[in-house]
Amino acid sequence: MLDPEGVTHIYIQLASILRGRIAASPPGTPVASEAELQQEFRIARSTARRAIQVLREDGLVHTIPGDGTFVGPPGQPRHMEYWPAYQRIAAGITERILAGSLLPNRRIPSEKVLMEQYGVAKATARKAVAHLREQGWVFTVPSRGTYVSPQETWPKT
Amino acid sequence: MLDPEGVTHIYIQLASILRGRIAASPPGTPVASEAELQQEFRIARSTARRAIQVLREDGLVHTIPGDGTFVGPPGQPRHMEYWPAYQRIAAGITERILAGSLLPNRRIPSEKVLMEQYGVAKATARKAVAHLREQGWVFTVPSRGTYVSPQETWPKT
DNA sequence: GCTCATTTGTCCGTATGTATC
DNA sequence: TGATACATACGGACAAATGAG
Repeated sequence: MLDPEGVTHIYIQLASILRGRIAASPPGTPVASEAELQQEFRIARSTARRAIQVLREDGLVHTIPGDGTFVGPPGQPRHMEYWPAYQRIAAGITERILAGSLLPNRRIPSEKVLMEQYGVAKATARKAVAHLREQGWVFTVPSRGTYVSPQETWPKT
Repeated sequence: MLDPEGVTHIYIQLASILRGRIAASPPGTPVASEAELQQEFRIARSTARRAIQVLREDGLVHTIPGDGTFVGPPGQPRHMEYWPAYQRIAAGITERILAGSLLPNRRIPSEKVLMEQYGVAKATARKAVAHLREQGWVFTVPSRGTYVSPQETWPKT
């Protein structure tokens, strides 16, 4: 627990508490958000920020604006448990491509089908497809559909 | 009051009580005689002697054989000016430290509080703290406060 | 496209410490 | 004695990015 009367600055105390939690977490695990820390330890948000800043400067965590702070250096694959929905969907499709159930120059399931299969909104399905396109797994032909790319353009795995 | 069951030796406890009285007395004022202390605190005369010896070794009092013990260094004419305010304040704080009302690694009153409690200027309060710091009673953490040192670094009493 | 919630980024003002002049 | 500077800490406000519907 924090000791407000103690010799050590609050943000330093908090940083060492978080250090303990981080040590028990695999890379990619989300660290408690600033708002959560604020509530849990009854501190100002600026103090929580300061503590996380210390951890970041120590290279123990990395922060993605608008998303959160995660254990380990940036670029680390986040544990699948914490993937956003659109990434999970994209992963499911790449799996089917690699397994051969989706063939090069053949259509992938339409947005509508993806919505039903995964129970998500259209925007989420669109984002999954956009993600696959950016990585080179698929390409889109206007007015016709989205197709699996030739194997040469697949990202190296 | 004295605590016969306490951790601290009786003569140390008595010395800190006397320190407080001395702090409020001008140099040259007679300290209670050994016999008076013996009666007031229900202790052996040897214990009273021992407490006064501590104060003498601290330079807080001097003893004239056959006459008595007096506040301040020897040669001081009695009933002169009061001690410098900062010394009075410092002595008050060391008393609280020795009495256990101010604990190691806990904050001492801030300058602002000392100003109000003793009715002195900020510079005076600062000087008192600086005095304590030089003697090893306290240490200061920037932007956080001044704290009681661990007992190991206290001046020997 | 829009809306919503969550999260981080940034800035402000206030209070409280000490440090310095 | 007073004024100023600096750092921590708190609290609030608003913007920007992200994910999701």
